[in-house]
Amino acid sequence: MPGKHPDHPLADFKVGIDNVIFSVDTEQHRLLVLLVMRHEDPFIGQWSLPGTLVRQGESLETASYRVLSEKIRVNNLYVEQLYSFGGPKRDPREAEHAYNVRYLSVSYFALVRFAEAELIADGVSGIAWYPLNQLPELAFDHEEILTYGTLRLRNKVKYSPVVFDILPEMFTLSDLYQLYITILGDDFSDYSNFRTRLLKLGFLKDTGIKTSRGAGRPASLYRFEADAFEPLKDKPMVFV
Amino acid sequence: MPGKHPDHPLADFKVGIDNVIFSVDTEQHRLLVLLVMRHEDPFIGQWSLPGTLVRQGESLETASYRVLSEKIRVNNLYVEQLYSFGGPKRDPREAEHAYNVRYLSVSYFALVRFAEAELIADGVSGIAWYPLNQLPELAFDHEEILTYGTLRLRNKVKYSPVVFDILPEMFTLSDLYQLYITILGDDFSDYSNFRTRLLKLGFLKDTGIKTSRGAGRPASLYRFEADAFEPLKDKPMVFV
DNA sequence: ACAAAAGTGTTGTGATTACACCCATGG
DNA sequence: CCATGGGTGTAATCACAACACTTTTGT
Repeated sequence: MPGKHPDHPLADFKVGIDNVIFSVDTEQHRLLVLLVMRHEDPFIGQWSLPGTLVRQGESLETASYRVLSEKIRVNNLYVEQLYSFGGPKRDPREAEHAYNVRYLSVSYFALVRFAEAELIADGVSGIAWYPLNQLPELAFDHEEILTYGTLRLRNKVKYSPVVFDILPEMFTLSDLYQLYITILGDDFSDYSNFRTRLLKLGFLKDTGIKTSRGAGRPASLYRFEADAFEPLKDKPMVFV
Repeated sequence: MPGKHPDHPLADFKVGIDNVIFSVDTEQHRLLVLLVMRHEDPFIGQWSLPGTLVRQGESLETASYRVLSEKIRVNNLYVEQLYSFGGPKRDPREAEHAYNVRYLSVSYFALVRFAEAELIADGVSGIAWYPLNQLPELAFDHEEILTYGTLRLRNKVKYSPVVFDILPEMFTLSDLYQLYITILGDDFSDYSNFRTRLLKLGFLKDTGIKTSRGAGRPASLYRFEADAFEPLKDKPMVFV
C-alpha cells in the first residue's frame, strides 16, 4: 500500500480528543463548561478544552475518559462523541515538523453532576468551570468545538432524558424546571404546564418524601424510573 | 512535545474516510446504499463502503467528496459527517506494520438523487447499489458504520427536509409519501393526513402543472420553496 | 397574617386521527 | 362504467398554553 500513489502521499496524523464537559450549577442558575489552562506551547497560558493525544493501544473513548478523570472526580456522567475536526492547518504544531504531521481532533461531549464533580488540583494546573456567557479566549479551534457542543447540548436535553443523569437520585419538579431553564433559557412553557406534561409521561415517580427549602410549601421528591421510560425511548418526545 | 511521556508513546494514525451513500429507487420502492468491491488487501474481493485514506494537505470533507465523485456523477446531494471509529484493532493493516500505525475512520453520510446518480465504471471496479435488506457481508467494521448511518438517515428525514434534496425539482405528493414509506417503513399516518399536514406547513408550492401516470386522476406537481421553509428551520417539526 | 413556593383545575384553541367521500383519468 | 389513484371534508379526541386558584409551609 505505501508508495502506491507517489503523487499523492498520505497524510500522517496524530489524533487528539477534546472534551466539552458541561455541568449546571443549579444554585446559581449557571451553565458551565470545564476549561483548563495550557502549560505548553502552542497557546501556552490560554484556556482550552481538556484534551489529550491518543496513545498507542488506546481507544478514543479511553483517551477521552482518561483526561476527564485526570481533571475531575465524578460519579455519574453522560458521554457521547461529538464531531471530528481534521482539516489541515488547524493546529500550529503541524508547521513545527519537518515531516508533514496533521492533527485531528475527535471531540466528546459530556454532562456531569455539578455537586459531585470534584476538580482535581495538581498543584500547577489552572482548571475551572466557566459560565457559558463569560468565556475567555480559547486555544486552537476550541471555540468552534464548544459552539457545536452547546448546540448539541440544547438539542439533546429537549429530546432525550439526559438531564436525569445529572440530577440527584431524588429531585423536586422545580429542580427539574430550573435545570431546563438554565440550559435552554426561560422561553418555554410555564411551571404548571411543565409539571402536568412531565407527570403525564409517567416515568417520574413521587417518592412521597417532602423537602422544604426555606419558605413555601414543601415539595415532593421525585425519582426517574428508567424502566417506565424504556417503552417511550424511541418515541419522538419534546420534554420542554 | 515528542519524548515527553516515554512510558506512553503516542499512536500514529492514518485517517480514512468512509462514505455511507444512500439513495432511493422510488420506482421499485427500495432504499439503496452504494458499495464497492475491494481490489486490494485486506478484505480483497469483499464489498465495502466507498472510502479512501486522507492525503497530505487534504481536508476530511475533500477526501470524502473525492471518493464520492470517483464513483458516481451526481448533481444534487446532501452530505454530513457521521461518526469517527478509531479503536485499536479495527483495521488488520495495523498488524502489518512493524511500527505501530493505527487506522481511524471518519464516516460521512450522503443522500443522492437516484435518477441522476450515474455510477462510474472504471473497467475493473465492482460498484453497485445494494438494497438495505439484501446486504452482502462487508469489509472492516463497515456493517457497524452502515447501521449507524441508517439510524441517522431515518432520524434525519423525520426532522429535517433533506428528502427535498433528492426529489426532482417538481414532484407529486404521492412521490413524497412513497419516498417516506421507502425510507421509514409504512407505519405512519395515512396519505390523506400526510397531505394536509405537509400543505399546512406552507413550503410546498403547487405549480398547477398536472402529471398523469397511467390510470387515475392526474396529480399536481409541487415544488419545495426554500424561502418559505426558512422561518421554520429551527422549529421542532415532525414531517411524517 | 402574609409572603413564598408547591400543586391543582379550567377553558379555549389547535393538532391529530380515522375515516367517508368526491374528482378526474385510462381502459 | 368502473377501477385506479388524486384530493377534500368532517367529527371525535387529544395535546397545549394561559392563567386563576388552592394548599402548605416559614417568618
